[in-house]
Amino acid sequence: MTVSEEDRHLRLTGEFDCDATPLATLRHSTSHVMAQAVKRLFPEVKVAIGPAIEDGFYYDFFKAEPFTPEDLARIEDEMRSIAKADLRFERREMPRAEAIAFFRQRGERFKVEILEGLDAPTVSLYTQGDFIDLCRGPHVGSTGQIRFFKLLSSSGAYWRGDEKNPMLQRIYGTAWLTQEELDRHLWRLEEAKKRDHRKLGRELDLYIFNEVSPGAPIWLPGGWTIVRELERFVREKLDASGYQEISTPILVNKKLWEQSGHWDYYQENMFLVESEEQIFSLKPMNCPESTIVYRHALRSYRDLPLRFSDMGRLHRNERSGTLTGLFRVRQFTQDDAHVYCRLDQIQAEITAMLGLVRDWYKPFGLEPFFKLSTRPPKSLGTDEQWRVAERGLEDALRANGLAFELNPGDGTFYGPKIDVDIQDALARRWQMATIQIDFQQPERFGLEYVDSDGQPKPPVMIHRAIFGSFERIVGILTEHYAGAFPTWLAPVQARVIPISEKFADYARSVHERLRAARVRSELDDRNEKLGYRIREAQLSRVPYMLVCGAREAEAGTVSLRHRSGDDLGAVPVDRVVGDLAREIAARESSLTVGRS
RNA sequence: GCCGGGGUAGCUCAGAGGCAGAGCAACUGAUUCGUAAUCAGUAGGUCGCGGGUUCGACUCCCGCCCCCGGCUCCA
Repeated sequence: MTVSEEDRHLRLTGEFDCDATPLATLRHSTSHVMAQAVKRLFPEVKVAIGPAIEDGFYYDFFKAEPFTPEDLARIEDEMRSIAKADLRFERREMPRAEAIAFFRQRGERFKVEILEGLDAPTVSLYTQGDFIDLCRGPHVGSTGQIRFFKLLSSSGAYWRGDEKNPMLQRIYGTAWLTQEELDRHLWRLEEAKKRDHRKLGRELDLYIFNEVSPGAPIWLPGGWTIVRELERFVREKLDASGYQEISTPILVNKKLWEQSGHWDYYQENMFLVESEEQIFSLKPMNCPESTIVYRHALRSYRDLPLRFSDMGRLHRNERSGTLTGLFRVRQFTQDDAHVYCRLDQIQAEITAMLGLVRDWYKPFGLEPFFKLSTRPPKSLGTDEQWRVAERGLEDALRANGLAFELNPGDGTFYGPKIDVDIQDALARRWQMATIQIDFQQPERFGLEYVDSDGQPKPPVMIHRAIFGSFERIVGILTEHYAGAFPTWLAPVQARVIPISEKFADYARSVHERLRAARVRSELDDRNEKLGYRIREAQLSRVPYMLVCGAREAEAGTVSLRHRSGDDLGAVPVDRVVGDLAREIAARESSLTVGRS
């Protein structure tokens, strides 16, 4: 269903217009009806392209003024009347030269441009009522089948995705086979808005952004607690997987980047700093410095594989318009590592990494999807190296029985890669892990090991990040959990609430016992009504509320409430402390305290 | 970076050439409370930044910064 960028470019050259699935066909037809409505309401507008995409469709129009929300409402009304008229979609073929003349005469310059790029002798046109469009189809039988749709937004988009081309006005819409599916999709859009991590980050006091450093989060105590827990998770896992952690400088002399190739291939994304007539850069990647660690000692074939983890803070000068909360930042920390191994160890190492992906995502209930990206147009290295590296990754995926999507030309300049997307609670996909083979850095930095025959050989370098970046994963998890983090990640794990001042001392003793057991507890003994303080704890998604009154002080219990709203009644303090400690240590995904 | 929309109190937002507003939060006081908002009072502003027009600019004009929706790019 997903239409990759590659497919879209193919479509432009007329290979096909959309998948023949009923849903994609419906969406594609809906985009034609939208174009028809736009042409009726704005006759001067020129049409460009209108494909089906994931969850819907769009159509690009050449129009001086952007569409307003009122325009969208009018267009949607017009679409409904076109649908009601139940016009037939009629296909007809035409010699390409004739089609060029036809569209040129109508002033449809974009259609002419598409046609001129085709080499087919004949092309097909689809007509419904007063609208005719160059299109390979297929389409639904008639506009009457288009019923469950909604226009969502409009924005600028470049013709053929190239910023040197004219800016078009794109209208996005969604279309489904049933009212239920449409409603569910619209609900998901609403829910996604509510879960927006930028909003929740502020409301839950996790992280904020400030114009003094665009694209760099300012971590508040709550959000930083989450980062620390994730780092602890990563370190525990790495310690158990044969990795060694290192740390390398953030500010690095340009000379290193010249040697690594980043100066030629990545400079536009690097922040530069000058000092004493030397040029330095904030590192955009950790890999070149990891080679210095490799070279620090003479390495033997017996030493390999060497696995260096380096959770370095990176800076990449992303274009200002691309920054988005924690999802796209200029400063971030990868859970990065570089593995140096022999050729014969590649597959075992990649396999182990794919194992890490599955193991690490499990506690979060995140489903991984694998993508293999191959050699891009601008790259370093020989054909032979690329062939070996690409096959190494593919073999490991196949050996593990993992399905994957192929992204030709999407690799880095130094090697092919496996990227891993996850699907969150709202079925949205985000990129997380990346595993990249690199023959270039070892060569450029003259890395070698002494093989069993006494000869020096170059090691293979594998870059990999499993969570991707701590920033991005915190953003993803914030939305995935809608702010209700599992207890081990929750900034505040328990809030102790005395019913009134009279029981503040008892509540304090409960709070102190929790703290002694390293539970992140807070005491809310403010002079507010119980209901008010429960409400505040609920709104901050604190997993457990421990209410203390006369009965509890008497019996050595607390009245336990889960943020789910469940009231577990009186539970002995000993048991609450024990259950909480166990739930946290086990990184449980659900609330268990008082239930066992 | 490009197209469009924005930036007013800590937060959410109203206001539009002539005294800067509300709700929530904060603070003070009263209340001492049994599971999602007790009452009363007080305080809070470089209206993003800089320049211009005007008797007078939060409001109009110009430039810049940042944010939002997309394009492009990406961990």
